[in-house]
Amino acid sequence: MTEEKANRAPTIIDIAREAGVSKSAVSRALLGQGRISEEARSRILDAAQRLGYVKNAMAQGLVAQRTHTLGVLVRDAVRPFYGQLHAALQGRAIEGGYRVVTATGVRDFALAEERRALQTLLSLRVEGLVVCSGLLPARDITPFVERVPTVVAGRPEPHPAINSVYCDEEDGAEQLVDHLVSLGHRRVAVLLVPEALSFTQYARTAAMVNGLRERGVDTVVTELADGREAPADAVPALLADREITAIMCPQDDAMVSVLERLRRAGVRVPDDMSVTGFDGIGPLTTPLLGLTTLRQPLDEVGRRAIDLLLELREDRSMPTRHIPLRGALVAGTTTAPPPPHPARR
Amino acid sequence: MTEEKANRAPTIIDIAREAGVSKSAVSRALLGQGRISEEARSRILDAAQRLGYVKNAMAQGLVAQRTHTLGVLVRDAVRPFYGQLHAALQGRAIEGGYRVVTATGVRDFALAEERRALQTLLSLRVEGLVVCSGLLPARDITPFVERVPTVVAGRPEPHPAINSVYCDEEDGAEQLVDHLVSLGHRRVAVLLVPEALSFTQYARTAAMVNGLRERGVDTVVTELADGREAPADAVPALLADREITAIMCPQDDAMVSVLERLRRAGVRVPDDMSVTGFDGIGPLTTPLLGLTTLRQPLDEVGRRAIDLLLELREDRSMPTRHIPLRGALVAGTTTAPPPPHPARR
DNA sequence: TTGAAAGCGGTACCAC
DNA sequence: GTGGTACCGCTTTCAA
Repeated sequence: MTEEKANRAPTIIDIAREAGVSKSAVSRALLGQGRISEEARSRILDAAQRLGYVKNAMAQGLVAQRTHTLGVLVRDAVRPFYGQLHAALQGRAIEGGYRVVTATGVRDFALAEERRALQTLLSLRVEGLVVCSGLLPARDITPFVERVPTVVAGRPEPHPAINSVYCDEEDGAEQLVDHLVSLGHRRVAVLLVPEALSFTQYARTAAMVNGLRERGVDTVVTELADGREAPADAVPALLADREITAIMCPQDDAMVSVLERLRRAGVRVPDDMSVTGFDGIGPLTTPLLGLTTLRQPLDEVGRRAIDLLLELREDRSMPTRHIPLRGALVAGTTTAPPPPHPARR
Repeated sequence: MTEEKANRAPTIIDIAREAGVSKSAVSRALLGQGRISEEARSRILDAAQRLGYVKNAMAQGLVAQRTHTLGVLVRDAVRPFYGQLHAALQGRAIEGGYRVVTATGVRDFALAEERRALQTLLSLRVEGLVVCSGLLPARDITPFVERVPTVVAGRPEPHPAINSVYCDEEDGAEQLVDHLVSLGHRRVAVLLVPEALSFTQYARTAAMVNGLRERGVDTVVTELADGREAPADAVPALLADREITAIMCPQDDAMVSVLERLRRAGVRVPDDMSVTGFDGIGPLTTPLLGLTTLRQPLDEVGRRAIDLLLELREDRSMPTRHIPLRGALVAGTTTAPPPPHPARR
């Protein structure tokens, strides 16, 4: 009799046979609940060990109507933002006694794939859902919020039926503005992201503009176009305006491309020009770059999102909550007081 | 009659009732196979739509003995390395018609959590498994390779029973060595990672040392200790050796900390000192930093890993394969010919 | 073409 | 304490 190459996974019936008991007994022993003699229990556990038993989550979930699993929908695993958030969610979920399964989109067919990923998670009958995607619109989520507790994490989601936890973009923008103002900048450029491109980035850059104007600072607004090089492409025009002493970018990624362009133009940062970013997470936080930015509290966002989800499980009639969390200003080496004679550069 | 707040998900029986057919008919209509009258089909599909039906993957997988799902075990979602790999795997799996579920460890209880994540995936009865973790040892994987096709991606896994796809570390190290040699460097320091800390990084740094020596270059080997600051801490001693004109780092992360330390020491890169890294992925690839490094072919690693997995599904008796993939040298602005009078610096 | 019924791998209730 | 049995939601024969 030759060994099968691809052997099927053993079931509790296999264990029962091996241990000479009924499958009910096996179930009780494995679950560690219900009455079993100590002797039977150990025979069963032995057999399970010997056979390399791994429980079938499908069968178990089907009958128990519980999966002890939380689902996380992540937009794009490549971005450090989502990676950090994902890890934070994962960590807290484990602490709460839940397992986590994640599904992601792929860059090219973004929206369609995210819908599919959502279906995957729902079809697994996760007991709670965290959506981390600036892309997936509320109307794709709402049909299921009554069915499974759902929290949107990492983006403000104003929809009255959807809970959300996110970085307070307005506050963050103001912190950066205050930083520049206190350094003495009087004419500042903001790279404004159109609402259609990214609501989050629109919100924060719009808040930068408002904050600056409220504080009486001359504000030059440059609306960004789509495309990878877009932020940096705005630089030449800004340099032409000799009174501008600082540039506020919507994101650290964009900021880096702006810094690169400034360097190529021979503009020293921060001596000739101050530059700010937004996010403050991932490899770009290295002191080698020393970005002045606003660090999003992603660890806290993740924690609070899970906590909210678990509360929601307890009390399904809880009113919707929208939880903004404060970020922290990171004063790096890309900002300084404006040069005494900006026109000289 | 008040609406339930948490309504349970509709089943095919609900649809059957709604459409006035049997649940068998619903199943056939939803699967799009088996004979059904066009009229019944559309009534069923309508009802499913109306009820917001989402199939129960557990019930379906249980009876069909197929899940159409691949499992990905990822060590740490925070690192760009794993993020990139994860995304590549995801993309290819979708192309192959599979869904992907991911489970990850958490940083603190790393190994224990990875084992748990592996169990989660296995309990879901994924039809293939990709392990992306330098941490999880082969002996945790081998018990299941007969049961579910498995590929280790992103690290060389020499175990004769485990398939693997990974970046060719030796070749990559030699490409970097050749680059430095062709620039004219004659005395080079290598930051060697101990085997116990990371086998992958050990392999590549050891290959750097060998490559340099084979080419007759003076090689200064500095064995790194554990700890976050370790790579940079080696810098002062290297600077004391005035003949060293280049430093080879085990990773881009480490390289960045070395660059930072050099900058603080007033050493210009690449004028006074050349520096190389390894990985070439993620935000650190920005031209602003211009790292000279070896870019790991992670997209290809991901693709090939999935392809291998699917082949394995076809033919379970396929012999084990270990597939090294060549990386690409990225010549940045952190390397240049050595200064004419290194002792002058 | 359609529906009844068996059964996937578990859990839980039930007599014994 | 133990084993028999119904059933979770679905797919898949098999008759009608």
